[in-house]
Amino acid sequence: MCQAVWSTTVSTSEPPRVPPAGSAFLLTQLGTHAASAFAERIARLDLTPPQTGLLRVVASEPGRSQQALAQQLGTPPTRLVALVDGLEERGLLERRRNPGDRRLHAVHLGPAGEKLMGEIRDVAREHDDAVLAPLDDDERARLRELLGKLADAHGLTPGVHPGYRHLGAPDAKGAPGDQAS
Amino acid sequence: MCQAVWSTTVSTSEPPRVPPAGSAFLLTQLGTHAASAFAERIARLDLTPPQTGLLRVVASEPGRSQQALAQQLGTPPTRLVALVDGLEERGLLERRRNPGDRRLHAVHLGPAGEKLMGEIRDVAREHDDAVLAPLDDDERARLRELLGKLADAHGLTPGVHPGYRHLGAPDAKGAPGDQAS
DNA sequence: TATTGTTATACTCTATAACTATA
DNA sequence: TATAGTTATAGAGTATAACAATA
Repeated sequence: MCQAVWSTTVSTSEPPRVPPAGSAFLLTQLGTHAASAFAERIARLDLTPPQTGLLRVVASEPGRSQQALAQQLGTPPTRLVALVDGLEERGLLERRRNPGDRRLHAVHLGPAGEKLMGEIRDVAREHDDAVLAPLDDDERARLRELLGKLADAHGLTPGVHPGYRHLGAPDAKGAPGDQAS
Repeated sequence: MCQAVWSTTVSTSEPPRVPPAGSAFLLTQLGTHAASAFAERIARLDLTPPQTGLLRVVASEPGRSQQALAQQLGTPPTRLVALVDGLEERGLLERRRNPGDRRLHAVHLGPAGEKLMGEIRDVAREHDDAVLAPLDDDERARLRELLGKLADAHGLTPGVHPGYRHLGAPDAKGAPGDQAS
């Protein structure tokens, strides 16, 4: 994917510029930046963000069914299958049949997965530091407080982030993507 | 598209939960939320976020070539063509041949486009208010300051937001998407 | 008949490459 | 030959729908 762009412009130089960006736009812009920065970092472990999210969820509560995982993650079960497939091949996840109900596949972390979790945490910490680098400790604390308040008020699930696409963007000739404001 | 999810979880209830989300993750989460909320709002005008971004850029500096626009927006020129096509059909944009160099297409706002800009600004204001609703004036000011500092330090172009996809996500069986942290 | 997981298929969006016209 | 724009093609990523196994 190579989305990009689509925007607005804060007054800068000579030519007339679009009205100054509001905080909501800054939020989108920074969120996008943070997301892609994380994707780059986590690629070192040969993981994509969705894979990482799945690993973390499984690590936090091993042995759940794929249905349960799909529901928590808000993704169609069908997508989870492919995701688990890829991680299972690498020994990061394991599917275990449930003797009680043989339809179920309890998903657990594989040995390699356990080891990887530590590295994932390192990368996450590193990422957080990099993003917040421009702020001092006091500013970081205030930012966290404000963001937390917003996330809370908007009902964002603590660990799960809302979908992106298909929400807006009816269709319209051109093409959707993800600017926002 | 119906991305979703992929994440981490802040300690909440009984089962062991993943480490608390850092501010960087909150940023991604809120950015995603803001983006989709904007997409929903702007859909009222029958526009997608990319279309909106293009309109704003054209409005801010009419008459530029498609190449110039593509470069500013960071999108391949080929994509701009389709985008302009759709908006031109609706009378929102106009292509005017440059008599000096007949290869160029100067892109201007059409009559309908001029009118729409006002509504776009209304929607943007409305969106900003909705996102920031949970905060009081003082908090909004502080948030804006902090976000501005971050955006600036990370070299985010004032009005244009960085791409999303293809940056991270090498390939990996499953599928990429956009969590982040 | 309902449910878990799976496979197969179609669709959306975007990028890459090839082509036309001007220069 | 180089550049603006366009068209055509292909690929990545995701969702929807049909299917098999188990209950």
